[in-house]
Amino acid sequence: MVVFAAQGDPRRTMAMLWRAAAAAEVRPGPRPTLSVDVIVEAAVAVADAEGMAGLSMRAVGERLGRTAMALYTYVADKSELLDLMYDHVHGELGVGPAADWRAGVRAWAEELWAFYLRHPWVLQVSMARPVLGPNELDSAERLLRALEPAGLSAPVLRGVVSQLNHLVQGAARMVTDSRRAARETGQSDDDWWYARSAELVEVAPDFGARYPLLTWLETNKDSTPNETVPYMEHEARASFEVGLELLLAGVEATRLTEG
Amino acid sequence: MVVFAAQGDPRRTMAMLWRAAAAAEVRPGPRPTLSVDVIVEAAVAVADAEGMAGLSMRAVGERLGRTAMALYTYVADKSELLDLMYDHVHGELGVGPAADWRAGVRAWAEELWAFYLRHPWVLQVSMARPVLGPNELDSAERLLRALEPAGLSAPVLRGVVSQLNHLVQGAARMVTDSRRAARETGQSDDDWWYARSAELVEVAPDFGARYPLLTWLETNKDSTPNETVPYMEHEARASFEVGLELLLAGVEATRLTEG
DNA sequence: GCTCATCTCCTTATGGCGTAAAGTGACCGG
DNA sequence: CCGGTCACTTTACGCCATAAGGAGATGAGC
Repeated sequence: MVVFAAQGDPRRTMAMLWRAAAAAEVRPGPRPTLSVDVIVEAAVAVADAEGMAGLSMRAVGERLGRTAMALYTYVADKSELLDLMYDHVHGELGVGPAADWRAGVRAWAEELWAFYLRHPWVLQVSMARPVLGPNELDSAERLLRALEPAGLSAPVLRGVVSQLNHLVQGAARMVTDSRRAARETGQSDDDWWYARSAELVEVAPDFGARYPLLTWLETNKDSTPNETVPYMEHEARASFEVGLELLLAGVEATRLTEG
Repeated sequence: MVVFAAQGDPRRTMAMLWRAAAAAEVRPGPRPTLSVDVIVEAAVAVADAEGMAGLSMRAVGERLGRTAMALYTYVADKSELLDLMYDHVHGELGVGPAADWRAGVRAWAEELWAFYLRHPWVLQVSMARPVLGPNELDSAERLLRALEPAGLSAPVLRGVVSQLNHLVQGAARMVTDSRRAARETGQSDDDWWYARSAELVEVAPDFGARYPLLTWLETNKDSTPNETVPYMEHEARASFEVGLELLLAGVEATRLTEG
């Protein structure tokens, strides 16, 4: 369930994203009992609670005591609603300036990580068709501001920004997908892993000989055994932290050879 | 459309993934006219051509001149079919050893990049529930073998492997999502970008003042203007290349401080 | 206080999805 | 030739986005 935003009429959608509180005209016909804002908030609530797959026009309408079709008075279609939802939640982001560029990047990444865990459905909106709303662009500009003191060239800077996004998204997706799978199947992460790996050693008795390095990697874990955090989530968080430091080290090294 | 593999009965599915050409017993009833292999190949063909959203049991059955329900004689459900498809295509991977660990990692990443562009639907199978088939594990072991000479500690190695996967997947997803959006909407990447950005400057006339760094980044492009490659694909490929070098530089730096 | 245009919101309908249930007829050993 | 077994089919269910058309509320002009 990857979903495209930014598919509707660009003029209409962009106007809704960037509108500065449009003046309410008085017009004939019954008074609206809903509003775009109310619908967007209801839709975000549905998506937060039920996931992207549970986000249906029926569900949003039901949460507001209306039918699905009632929403079409306010939004052109589901894709436009998604645009508005996407930019709406990005308004939650806004870390301030930091001591140096490394701290700034770390803070930006940490905030985005928490944001994705709070709104896992955002990870299912494809970045290949960016929404281009004000809140998303504000966040991008903040990252560039944090990175500015590093003094990178434009091509490298573009790569760093992409890398940061892929890093946070990849690791966060691991966590949210894992939670979603656990909820949908009623089988916890650890139960799933236990069942599969038990089957694996049975069906591939030569595992250790065929995969010596995977085996070594798997046995060399320093995590405390009595974790309350599921296996996959722990791994994802670790990969986020290590990956971030690797990237910062890579930027530093590139910075020196560039400058 | 993110889809979970590895949801069925683990015993049954793992046996099918790791089977060593099961002996064909003679049994009463009509002779099977299909086979698991034929079905998997047909399903891969459908997914390659129509994408994950077009992969339906009906479509696979139709390609084989059967109904959707006929497939259920051979596979337990769609999730099991997906497991088999996933591991089947991973059998295409297999880069050999390289001169040094950097070259090995680059070759591994390049091969995976091409693989994802060939089978874009694979990017929609969630990594939070790995299939654990032989071909996928072979590929993971090959990466570890390439990285072995770098002499990394287990935690850092795990981070590097995750980063590499996120890097290739993130950049490749950009390309495949972009192509998919273009096909589904009939609007090319560049057309979409042109329409949206034209609308953006109109609706946000203070863009340059509000987003000075984004503006600077956008105007400092060194790409040749007469590209035959769509904008988004060009960007994605560049981010893949820069990201890979950043990661290698980060590994090198970490390697030195570790060792 | 009427009419009429306009608007919100409703009901209904369409085609696609995975797959459960039940039916049809082919093939085998005896 | 019989009876069990199996491959494959038809039908049916609930859910999705949204097109089409209808009901009733409201405001403007008179």
